[in-house]
Amino acid sequence: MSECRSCKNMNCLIKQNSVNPEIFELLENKHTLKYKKGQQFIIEGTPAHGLFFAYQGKVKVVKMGVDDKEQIVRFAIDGDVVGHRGGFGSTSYYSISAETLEDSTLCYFSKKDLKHILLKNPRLCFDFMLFYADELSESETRVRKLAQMSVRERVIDAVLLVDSKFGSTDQLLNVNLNRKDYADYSGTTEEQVIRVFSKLKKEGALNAKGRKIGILNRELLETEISKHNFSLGKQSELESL
Amino acid sequence: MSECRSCKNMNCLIKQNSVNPEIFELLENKHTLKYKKGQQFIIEGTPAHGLFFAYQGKVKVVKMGVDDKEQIVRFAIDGDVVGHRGGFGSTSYYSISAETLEDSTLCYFSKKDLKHILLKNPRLCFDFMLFYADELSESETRVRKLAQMSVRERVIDAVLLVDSKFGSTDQLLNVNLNRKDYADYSGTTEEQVIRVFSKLKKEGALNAKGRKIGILNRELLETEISKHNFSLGKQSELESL
DNA sequence: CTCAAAAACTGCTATTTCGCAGGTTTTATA
DNA sequence: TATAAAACCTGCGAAATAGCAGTTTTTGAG
Repeated sequence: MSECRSCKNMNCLIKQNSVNPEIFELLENKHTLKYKKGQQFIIEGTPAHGLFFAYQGKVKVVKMGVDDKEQIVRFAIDGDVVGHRGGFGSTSYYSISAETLEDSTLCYFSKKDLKHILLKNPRLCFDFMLFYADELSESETRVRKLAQMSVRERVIDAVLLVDSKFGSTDQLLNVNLNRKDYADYSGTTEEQVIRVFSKLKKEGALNAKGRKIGILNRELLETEISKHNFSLGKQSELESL
Repeated sequence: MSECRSCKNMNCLIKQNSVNPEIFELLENKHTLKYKKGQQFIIEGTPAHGLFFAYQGKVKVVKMGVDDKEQIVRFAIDGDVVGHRGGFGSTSYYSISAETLEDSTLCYFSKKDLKHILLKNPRLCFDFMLFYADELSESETRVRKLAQMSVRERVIDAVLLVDSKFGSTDQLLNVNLNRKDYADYSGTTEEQVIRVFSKLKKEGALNAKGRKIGILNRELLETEISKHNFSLGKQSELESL
């Protein structure tokens, strides 16, 4: 079993708060799990016994919709929490499904252990609270964007988000998403994403050969959606207090 | 200055956790503020020094959009927290605006005081965390609904939400909202809301004379959007652990 | 109670978004 | 690297949504 003590992932909330050595005693029951690409490790609606941290890999977090429509609510990479609400509550159910986008390693904490750790570490608990508050803020921004942006704008926004989350190498996004995934994130259909991508290719802003997608002109993309982004009040990072 | 000690609002997170008497010492700096109907008491993008609890009244929480479009992200009544993120962070800005829907009384805590209280009371901090986790879950459900529901469905969903939040008396919703408000919540235009309301009146499901809006056939409304609501995994209340 | 302003309403047209059908390209895997 | 399956693409017509303009009703302040 891998150890938090030797973990180097400073993006992880638990690790960040592990200056206090006694916390390690409480982390003994942690499980480390490996999943193959495309594996669903949380299923919406099933009883929740704990929550996950991404140790290494890429994950999409999804809410089921009608027909075969899904809504991608979030992406997760190293250090991110997945299954947030499931960690707590005596009879709660997962409110989301989660699936790996590539081979990934995840850390699992039971809700019992985690509750114990949090109540013993006010600072850690406080940071968890801030984390959720930040996520909430972001989610509310998404609500506004879905309500007010056009399909083209939402697709552009999605591409920029994916770039800022997963990054790019040699002008290619570091993640394997298909057109349906972009549609499920943007709240539109596969065909619309294809149409927007096609147009952006002609405009020289995007490079898209199958799954290999790259941003060629970031400024053009950013400019087009800039009216929806207000700099004031954007405070997405977790400031240290 | 009113006192938390004598407050009867058991919907308030702070009050719920006030079994511990020492917490009252920390609440001395609380401010109680009265606002008239339609007053904006939080402005998006301005520096945040603290957060509010609704003591008595009704509030709408809004995100600015392009043109004169706004997105109503939430409604708040007695006991609800408003200005969530603003309570913390050294240089943070409010990510939302808030406005009273009727004459209201609000409690204000500075972020400094609140942080102090939370770090001293792990149980309270834990409950705050759960509160945010729940709100996040709900917000993510809204993301899905905005992305997947039709205009008519979203408007119906809004009416049912308003009813469940503010309640009805003599088949009239206990809150004064205009068509633009429903549009700003549903992510559509005033005209569309008017059209949906008109149709629902003809169908005998809704009663709408100006601002006096009432649900006549709740089951019909619920049935129409039922396919978007999954019972499993719905755990909106804050379970006691 | 009066009356001006605000809100609600309706019909019409323009625009956006969607869904299908059928063909082409890419991808994964043996 | 061959090959079947999956994913991608495009055009076209249908449906949903939005916007405008002019009228009627409601609301709230004096």
